[in-house]
Amino acid sequence: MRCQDVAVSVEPGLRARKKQERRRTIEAAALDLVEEHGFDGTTVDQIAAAADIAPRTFFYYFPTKEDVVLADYSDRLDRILAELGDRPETEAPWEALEASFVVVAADYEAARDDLVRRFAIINANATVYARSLQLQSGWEDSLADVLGRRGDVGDEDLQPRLLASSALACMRSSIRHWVLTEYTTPLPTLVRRCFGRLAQGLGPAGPT
Amino acid sequence: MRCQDVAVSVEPGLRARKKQERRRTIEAAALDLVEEHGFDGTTVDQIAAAADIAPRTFFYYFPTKEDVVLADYSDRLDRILAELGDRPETEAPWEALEASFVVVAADYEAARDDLVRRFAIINANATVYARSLQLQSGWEDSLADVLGRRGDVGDEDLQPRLLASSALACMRSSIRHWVLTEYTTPLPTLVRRCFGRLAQGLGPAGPT
DNA sequence: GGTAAAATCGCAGTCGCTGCAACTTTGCAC
DNA sequence: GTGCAAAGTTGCAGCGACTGCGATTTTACC
Repeated sequence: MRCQDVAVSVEPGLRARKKQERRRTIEAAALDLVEEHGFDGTTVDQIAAAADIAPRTFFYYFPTKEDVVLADYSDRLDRILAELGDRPETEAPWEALEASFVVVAADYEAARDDLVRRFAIINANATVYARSLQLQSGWEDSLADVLGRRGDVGDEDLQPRLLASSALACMRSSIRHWVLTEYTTPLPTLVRRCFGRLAQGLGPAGPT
Repeated sequence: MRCQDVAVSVEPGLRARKKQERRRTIEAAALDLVEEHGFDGTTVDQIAAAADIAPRTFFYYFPTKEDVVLADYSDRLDRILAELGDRPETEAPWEALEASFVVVAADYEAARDDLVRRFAIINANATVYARSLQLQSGWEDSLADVLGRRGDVGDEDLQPRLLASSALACMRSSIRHWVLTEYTTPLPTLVRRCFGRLAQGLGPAGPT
């Protein structure tokens, strides 16, 4: 009878759900405020007030003010890693990376409005931008780690690192272009194009 | 008779030289303190005291505490851009990038001790690391800009961006490997290797 | 119903950083 | 050398992010 009483306290537990919920409340409140008054023009106290929590509690949920507008980043990393984990071991590493990132790019395309909103905030403030780069650097670590575990490593560390770093370079360049050109070309297409160029080689034979 | 009186107040002017000097004093003091007590364990007041200036004056020289340990970054960017500017226009962009970065890598190799010292500080503190990534992102902007001005652009922005981003990925991966392997392989060699791999292509034919 | 853990919160304090305004030094023209 | 404007130096007062601590409340589970 346990799994039926309220059909609520099952999977993640009521406690965890409440926490998740509050986290989202804080995030939403922060996003709204920052969008209106800018990142520097918004204080943690204001966010806390808008989210109906004590200022002190904010830091129980987010380590820094920057992190509240980058709350989606950890989910994104999970997504990438999951996708990469699903690729067959036999596949060449760069193929696997491309396939994974193309799928993720489709996600991005689907969540466009939300993303654009966040990009605007990130690009408008230097410290937020810096923090986002730091988080992406963590992605690179994770990617390099996964790639290193596969059979196809070259030098103990150089190759996976280079692959991971290049893949993220593709993703970043694509996203930037995507935003700059007002989404005329679908993001997955751009990602495929970038990965293709690096697959072909950037040597003299390459550029267009 | 002007250019001879003291042979000092000529090129950059006495004023500018004094400023440069003091800047270096502050930097040196900061580096020592941070090395001993850690970045978080060192306050701006302490740095100011060690450099014999008022705390307020510190912020006349450096916008943030992070920047004092990253003071060498702007010189490095200048170096890269100068090197890239010296490459012939006829050269393929990736070739030009490789040649430039190999030269810069030689600089790095020569200044190894100082660099390693800074790397240790940067890697030991999250916010310093974040700031360093942000500065490198500025390098990418500059590089992409220079590449975009050359004749060999593909898409209005995508291609130069991808090239710049990839070049920096090579540099970063090389440096990391260089440090991790205790400098057994010369940095220029590693850089050449990374650039070569991207030139050849990361496709299935590629990886070692 | 009791208990341990998790979550909320207030308080006091540190530190990075800023705007402002005063004061000193320097470079340069006359 | 005198004078003047610009550049550099400093103190002060204040804001806001963030932390450690400890108290209090809420939740999960037996």
